[in-house]
Amino acid sequence: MRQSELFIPTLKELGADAQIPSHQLMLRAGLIRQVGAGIFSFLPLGYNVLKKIMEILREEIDAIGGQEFFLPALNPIEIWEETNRVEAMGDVMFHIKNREGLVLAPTHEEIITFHARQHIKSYRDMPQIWYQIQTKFRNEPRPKSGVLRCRQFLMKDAYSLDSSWEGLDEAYNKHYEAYKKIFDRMNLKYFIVGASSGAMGGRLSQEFMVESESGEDTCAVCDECGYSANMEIATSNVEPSGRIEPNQPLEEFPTPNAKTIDDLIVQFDLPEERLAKSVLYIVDSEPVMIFMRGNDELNESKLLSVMKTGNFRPALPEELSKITGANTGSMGPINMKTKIRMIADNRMKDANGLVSGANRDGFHYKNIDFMRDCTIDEYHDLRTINAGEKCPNCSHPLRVVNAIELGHIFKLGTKYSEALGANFLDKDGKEQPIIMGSYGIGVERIMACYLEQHHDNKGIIWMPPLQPFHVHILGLNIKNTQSVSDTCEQLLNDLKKSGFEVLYDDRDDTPGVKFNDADLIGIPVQIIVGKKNVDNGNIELKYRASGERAVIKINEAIDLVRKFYSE
RNA sequence: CGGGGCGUGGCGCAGUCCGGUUAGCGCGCCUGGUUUGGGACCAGGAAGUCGGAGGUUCGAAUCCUCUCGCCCCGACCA
Repeated sequence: MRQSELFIPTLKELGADAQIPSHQLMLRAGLIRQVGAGIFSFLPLGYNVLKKIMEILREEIDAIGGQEFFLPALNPIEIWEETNRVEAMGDVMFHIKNREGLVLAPTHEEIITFHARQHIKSYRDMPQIWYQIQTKFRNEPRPKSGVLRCRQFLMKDAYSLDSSWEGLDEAYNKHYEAYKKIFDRMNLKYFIVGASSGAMGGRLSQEFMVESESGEDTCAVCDECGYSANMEIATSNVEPSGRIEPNQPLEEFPTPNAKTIDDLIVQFDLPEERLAKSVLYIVDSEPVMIFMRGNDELNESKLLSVMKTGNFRPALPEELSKITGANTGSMGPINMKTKIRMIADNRMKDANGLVSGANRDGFHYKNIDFMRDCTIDEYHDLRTINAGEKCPNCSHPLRVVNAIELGHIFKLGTKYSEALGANFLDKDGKEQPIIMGSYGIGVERIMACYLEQHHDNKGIIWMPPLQPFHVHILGLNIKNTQSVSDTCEQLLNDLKKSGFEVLYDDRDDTPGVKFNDADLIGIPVQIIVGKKNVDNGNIELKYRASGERAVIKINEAIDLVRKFYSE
């Protein structure tokens, strides 16, 4: 392609809107332009890369038996009502205003299950892996970070249909391996974390993450043994409170000015590990008292999986005194006004010598024994881990990092097939719901993550296979130098004949402009054609990534390009 | 939804506090010329109802009210 005929609007200056490197680079290199908040156009160069990404996705999903569909983005709302997700999605789903009953799909479990219901009738019809690359619409309350969080974005979403749980495991593992291949091929540094399956049911779920300050997820990672987990489920090896001797009798004491754990520590010189923080939640309209050690923070994702419902909230101030008899800061397990369910974090299992509120404002109890003085109904892992705590596997200190979620693989189970009545007959002629998995990858996010990882102060550094072109020919002063122009044309033709995608900078611009644009756009191999070299039968080859340059014979160029791309 | 910031030729910005000739600057663009290995130079030129509506005033980019949009932080994020 001749650059003089291609639309690649590079930018010398950037506004203050773009904050993260990938966003800045996409704008500067002429890959995208913004149309609205969370809405972007891909320009030819950017779309070129997007197509390469999608091609790799197709290759690898096809390789595990995936069959590509193209499902509608416009959906009848009835299907979504059948799974109760109109309500679950809430404002996230776009509703069409001038055509009642239509919505824009934020994901496609419903439509896939709809088709499965139509045609998958027997265990003989499975397994199936169905996938598509489609535009998703999500009304994000706050789009941000360029292409990372948008209201409209591309997703490769795959769904597996199986007649057995073993089949689901197999489909899941296939995707796990395919995802690794995909991200490896794209030269992305990523890690895989165990994740919460959320309120949407389902069993195992894992996320493919790219560490980044701009990431919206938080993960714990161990650099020693490779343990990594989303903070939603991350655990660490922390000391339990345990039991102390002697076990003193229960004793109430006044604490008029102590509202927080820190107040107690400061005012009464109490050790943090003997303090039991009480938090009252309303779960499905029932109050539940939760005890955390000291300043340990309750992790609501963990609470969700314990409670098996997302329908919970912290109790309101007026509910506190009504239920416990005290206000915040003075609640505890002893002498509660009403008898309610009480659970505690694992760390406090069977602990004694504890200090907690007396359910009377301005008073606490000391020497509380969870085994002697009250009944803790259950113990669960409920705490949010902190950076520096020991890895649960190898005790090396954990790092807590921000990360971008690139992909998510998910054992859905039968939630959608049951809701939509997608059943099949098993070997015994018994009707069973189809067992499903879902597997998503954010297409634009791949590009953004790649750019976050592969750039320098000059611009983008594309590496195969995502490069928008294989070779960038820079013709210097071609207007006045026939020999340069002729050499460029010859190289262009020869390279094209050899199957390379070539961008030829034939613009009437000064060398400086071309060099800077070329480094910004970041095509892996630059062939610089200038008069002095051409007069000696030479051209210059420059590799974008290493910055390495070599003056070579004109006729060596193709072999060297070929060599670069075969390595 | 809460907090903060911004909106001025195509792009990036100044001017706004303290109202007052014809609204500036850089980049880009057009014409002509000179240049050509790291974002060239000279000369000439086109292009802005200052986000929108209403108001105050002799006079509004500037003050007031409302409104729309965009960015950032937080909340939210199957």
